[in-house]
Parts: sequence; structure tokens; C-alpha cells
Amino acid sequence: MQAQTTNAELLSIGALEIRLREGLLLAEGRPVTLSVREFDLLVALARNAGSIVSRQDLYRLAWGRTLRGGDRSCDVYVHKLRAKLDEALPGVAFIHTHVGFGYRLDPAPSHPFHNADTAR
Amino acid sequence: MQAQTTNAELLSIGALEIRLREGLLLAEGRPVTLSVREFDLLVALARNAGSIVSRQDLYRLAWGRTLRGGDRSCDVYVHKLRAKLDEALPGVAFIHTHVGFGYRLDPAPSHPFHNADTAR
DNA sequence: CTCGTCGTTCACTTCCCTTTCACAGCGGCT
DNA sequence: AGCCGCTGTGAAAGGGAAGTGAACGACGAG
Repeated sequence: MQAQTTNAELLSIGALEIRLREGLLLAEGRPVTLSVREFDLLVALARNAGSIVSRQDLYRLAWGRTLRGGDRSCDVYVHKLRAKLDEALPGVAFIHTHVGFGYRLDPAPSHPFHNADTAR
Repeated sequence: MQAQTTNAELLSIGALEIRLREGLLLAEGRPVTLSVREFDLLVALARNAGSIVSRQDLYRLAWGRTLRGGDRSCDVYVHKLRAKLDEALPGVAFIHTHVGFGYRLDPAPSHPFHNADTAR
């Protein structure tokens, strides 16, 4: 269910390859530049891929301390991470928001249908 | 008749899998996005699957307070939940109405007959 | 010193959730 | 038929949660 064994040195999520030792992310083989926080956040999500992770848990996993009330850094970094992932792999939604619960990492096509540019 | 032990971490109703800790619902393995209220309502129904649960009890279980007379929020959320479940698993009726008594969760094929494409 | 990156926080916007209202449909009862 | 209670359903309103751009200070490289 997880992406890999907990202490593996490699996590694979869809077209993403996370090399833990090196702190390196590959998207379809192409390297993606992430900051330390961004990388830690991605790892925290990837280790629980398919499951919803609360902000509390995310913060504890990626930052190593407890989330204080009103702290939005989690959201900000999810945004940064999304931007980089979307740039690396447009059309694939990786991070899904579950309002009131948290975030979930899971590769899925962005907006398959419902597009229809029947123009107007 | 229940879906599982009361304090299990997982409830299974037909093709539905409810992950209590995460607040996540899976329909045939596919994640379904629910709001907090919708999820709590589903859990309340699922914990009593097969039995009729009164609005009073449903409200107390899902909202945590007592239902005031004239409050329709219960009905409204049953409707929302039905919509999402039907979208996730068309052709399966999960929530059944028992007029004057309450609602009952129980997976069943919806309207096996009643073919009706008499056109028009 | 100067520049650029990073992490954090703030302010503002946008979207979603919840509640409530209003009306329609359906039985049952008189 | 007409009345009435119960449920289904769409939509408006308000509040709260998440998205987003930018400022600020810290830090390391050059």
C-alpha cells in the first residue's frame, strides 16, 4: 500500500522516483530541484501515499516538531511542491486536498473530462 | 450485521471501505472525497449497517449534539452523501429511507427492473 | 559586501462547507 | 378532493479553510 518499505532508499510514486540518500527527485527520469523542506514534505507524503495525512502529522514528519495553531507553513509548502510537480509533470495531479482532514499523495490525471472547449 | 468491530480502524460495507483514522472513503479502491460532516454521517450509518437509525440518533452520532425540532440538516446531508455514493458506485443503493423511522445503510442493487427506455 | 536562495510569516483572495430556507412530491387520512 | 405530515432537492448566505503572492530576515557563496 505504501510506496515502498519504510527504510528503503528509493520511493516510487507514479512517474516520480525519490532517492532518499541523495535527496533527489526524478520525474520521468528528469531531475527536479527541490529545497530541503520541499523534499522532506514530499517524502512524508510519499511514505503514506494513498492515505490522507493530517497537517499535524505532516508537520511532525517533515519539520520534526509540533505544529502550532495558526501556522500555515504546511499549506505554503504544499503549494510550492505542487507548483514544481506540475511543472515537471503537467496534467498529473499528485497532491489532493481533503478539506478538514489533510493531504493525500496519489498520482491521477488532472481534469480528464468536463473540459470540452465547445468554445462558445 | 455490523460492519466490523465497534472500535475497528476500518469499516467495510459492500464495496465501501471506510478508514476511520484518516477520514478516507474508498469505493472499490477508488478514493471518494467527503466533507467532515458527510464522513461522520457515513460512519454513524456504517456502525449500524443493516439497522434503521433515527434522525435523532444520527444527529447525535455525527454532529455530537441533540437534534432540534425542524432541523433538516440530517436530510440534506443524507442527500449529499447519496449523491456522492451514487456517483462513485452507480447502480448500488446504499442509504434507504424508512418513513417515520429513519435511515438504514445497506448495499443493494437499485431498481433491478423498471427498464424503461420506452424512449422519450 | 552583494547577490541569490531558503524558510517563515503576513495579507488578501478564492473556494468549499455548513446551515437554513423554500418549494415540490408523495402518501395517508378525513 | 382537500389537508397535512414527512422527505427530496435546489439554492442562498455566512463563515471558515485552503490557495496564493509577496515581504522580511537569515544564511552561504562568490
